[in-house]
Amino acid sequence: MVTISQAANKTGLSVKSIRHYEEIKLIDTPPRDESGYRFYPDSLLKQLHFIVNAKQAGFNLQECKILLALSENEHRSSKNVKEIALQKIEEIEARIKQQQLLVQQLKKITKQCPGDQQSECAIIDAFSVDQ
Amino acid sequence: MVTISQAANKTGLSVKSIRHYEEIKLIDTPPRDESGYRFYPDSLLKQLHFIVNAKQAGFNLQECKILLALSENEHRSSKNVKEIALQKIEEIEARIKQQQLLVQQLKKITKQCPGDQQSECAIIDAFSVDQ
DNA sequence: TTTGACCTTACCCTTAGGGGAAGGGTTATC
DNA sequence: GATAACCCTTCCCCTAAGGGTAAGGTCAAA
Repeated sequence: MVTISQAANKTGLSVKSIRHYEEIKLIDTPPRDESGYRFYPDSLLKQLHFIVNAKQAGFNLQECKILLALSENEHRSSKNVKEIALQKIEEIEARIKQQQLLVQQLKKITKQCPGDQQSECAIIDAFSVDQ
Repeated sequence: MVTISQAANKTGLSVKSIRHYEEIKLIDTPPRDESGYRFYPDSLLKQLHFIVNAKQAGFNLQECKILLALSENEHRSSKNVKEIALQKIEEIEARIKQQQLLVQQLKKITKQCPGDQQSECAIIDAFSVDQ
C-alpha cells in the first residue's frame, strides 16, 4: 500500500501523470485513506507498469486503455492484440518514411546554401517560392 | 487585395490558420476595410507562402517566425540560415532513429504473438513486466 | 426584401501532462 | 505548543496548431 509519490517512484511516472490517468479513467480509481490521500495496491501498480511499457512502445493513452483492457480480459484472443500492434508498426513506419523524405529534401536545399556571411541563401529562396 | 478566404485558397492554408498566424504575430497585421474585413496585399501573401513552405519542410511556427525574419532581413548571413537548417536535419534524423528503434522492438515482440483465438500473447506479456 | 455566402469575435476542444496557488495533514525538532 | 519541512488535496492556467461552432454583422444577387 504505497502513496502516490511512492507509486511514482516505483513506476518512473510523475505524480501528475498518475492523477491524470485516474482522471481519464485509464486506471482503476485508487482507494483513499481517512484524510483523502490516495494509495496504490499492487493491482494498480501493475496497471501503471503496463501503461509505462505500452507508452514506451509508442502507444498513446487511448491505445494503452484498449491494450490494458485486453490484458485484463481472460477471454481475449491474441489476434486482437496482434492486429493493434501491427497497425501501430505500420503507422510508425509511415511516419518514418515521411520524415526521411523531409530530411532528404531539406538536405538537398541546405547543400546549395553557401553558409557564409553573404545574404544569398538557397534555403530562403526555396521557401520564398509561391506554390 | 484579396479577402481572407481568397488568401486561404491561394496558399492552401485554412482561414483559421491565417487568423492564428496573425494572432501569434507570425505575419504582419493585415489591413481592414471599413466593415472590419481583413485583406491581404502581396507582401502578406508572400509571408503566408513562405510559412507554408517552411512548415512543409518540418519547421514549427516559432521556427518559421525566425526564418521569415531572416528572409526579410537584407543583412542576414546565409550562415545563420544554414545553421538552423542543419539543426533541424539533425533533429529529424534523431527522431527517425528513435522511431526505428521503437518499430524494431515492437516487431520483435509482435512476431512472438501467435495471433490466434487463444488468449496467450507475447505482446501483453511484454507490457506486463515490471520495470 | 430576403437569401446565401462571406466576414467578425469568442468560446470550448484536442494530447499528455507541467507549473503553481491555496489549503490541509503529518512528523520532527526546538 | 509552535514551527519547519514535507507530503497530500483540488483548482486553474499553459503548452501547439489549429478545428468546430455559435452569435452576429456585411454584401451582392434575385
